[in-house]
Amino acid sequence: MSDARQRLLELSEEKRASLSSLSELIGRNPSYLQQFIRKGSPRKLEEQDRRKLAQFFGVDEGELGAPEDISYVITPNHSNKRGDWVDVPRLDVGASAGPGALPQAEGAFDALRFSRRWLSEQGLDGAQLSAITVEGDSMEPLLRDGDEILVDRAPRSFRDGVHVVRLGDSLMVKRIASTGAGRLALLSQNLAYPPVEVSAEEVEIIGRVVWKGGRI
Amino acid sequence: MSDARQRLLELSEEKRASLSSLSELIGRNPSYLQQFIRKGSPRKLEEQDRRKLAQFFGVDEGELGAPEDISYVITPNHSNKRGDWVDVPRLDVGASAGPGALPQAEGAFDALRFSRRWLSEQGLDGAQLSAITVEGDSMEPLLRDGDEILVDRAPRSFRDGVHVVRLGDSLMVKRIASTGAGRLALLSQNLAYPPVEVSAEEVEIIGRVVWKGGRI
DNA sequence: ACCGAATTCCTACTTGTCTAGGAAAAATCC
DNA sequence: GGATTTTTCCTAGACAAGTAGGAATTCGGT
Repeated sequence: MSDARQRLLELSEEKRASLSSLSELIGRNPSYLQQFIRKGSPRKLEEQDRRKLAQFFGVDEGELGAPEDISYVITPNHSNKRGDWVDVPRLDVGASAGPGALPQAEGAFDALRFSRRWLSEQGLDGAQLSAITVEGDSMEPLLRDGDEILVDRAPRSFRDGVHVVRLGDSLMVKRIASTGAGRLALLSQNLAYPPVEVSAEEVEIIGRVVWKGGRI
Repeated sequence: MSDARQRLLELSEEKRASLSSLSELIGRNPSYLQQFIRKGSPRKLEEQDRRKLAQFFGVDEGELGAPEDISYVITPNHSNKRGDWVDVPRLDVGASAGPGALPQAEGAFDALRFSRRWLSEQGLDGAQLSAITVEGDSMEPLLRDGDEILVDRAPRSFRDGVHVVRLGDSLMVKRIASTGAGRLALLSQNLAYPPVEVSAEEVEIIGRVVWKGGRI
């Protein structure tokens, strides 16, 4: 079974949600997701189905088999943008790290909610936002362990700045800078961590960190 | 049907979790929660069951019928606490000058909205929160102009820390420290601003800054 | 210990979900 | 266009969950 199928099964059991009700959630007949998992047909979920499920579970679409490659995929209408409030899903970072899935996905159902007006004051109106909790001290003192960051996942051309990237199996928050010749430098704010230089193909750029919040 | 039963049913449907699997979660036989809801027996959930369920759903135990906590001060719809979301009113600092209490941002003003679960993760569960935008550079680099701060206005005994205080007609954010003899020091993070020492009667402590957020 | 009340489990029945196989519909490829 | 592949739905039997009534157990107060 592919990773995406395995993961979907794990998530449904963890959240105690039946596959048939999830099939209904994405507007398909009750046995649709069963077939996806057991029979292997369809090979991949449709983009909008994957998005709905990822949002329901509060995980990254990549876990449910979103196209591996590009950092900046076209993802129209990412966050919920109806009415005056914008729901920002919280991604479970732990779950994306390593093969052993996190047993209890904290915050998976959770979301932060911002008013449209506030977002536009912050200059984040058109952004496709997700929230992630920072773990570790590699970006001290800019970001501290436990801080919450908003990540704009809107497709954009490359820019310097602090980004959430996936390198191998783990998500990390790093300042990225181009060093030319298709290579990128991943810089930690905390100078105790040396820079890492990698080829642009190795890293998937999840999004740009546009906002941070945390305890005083 | 009582509120708690109704709410439990709503939550289970919303999260698509079967009642029998939830019964299993709390270590009882499969029909336990069915009976709680349909038959009304038991009248109330046991404390630990309620806690497990509230944690699973990420809601306050009160929604599942926890006894009211009267030890806490009555906060007439300051933070709206219905459902999973807590509305945090944003105070207009400019309007706060002058005599009388701070104008409460009821409806007309903007608000931020946080999930109950997120607040409890941040340790802000019982706080009476308001949001304020920081102006000026006196707390650089801790707080920058335009940052958003959450202020816990719950009455508490004096503590050191960053607080919102009113001195005369103006609101300010300062670190306060007792210098004994009924006097307080108002310290700016930015050392370009000298400390101010005042008597405790001169300043009104609006609340304690517990959280900050802002652009990167 | 005894009694009444509340709680918890149990059983039987109904309804919904899972699974596998196959048919209809849609997409893909000469 | 016609054949092949893929997706999607459907059906039917096995299994799990929802429902209701009743039996066994526990709890509280004498």
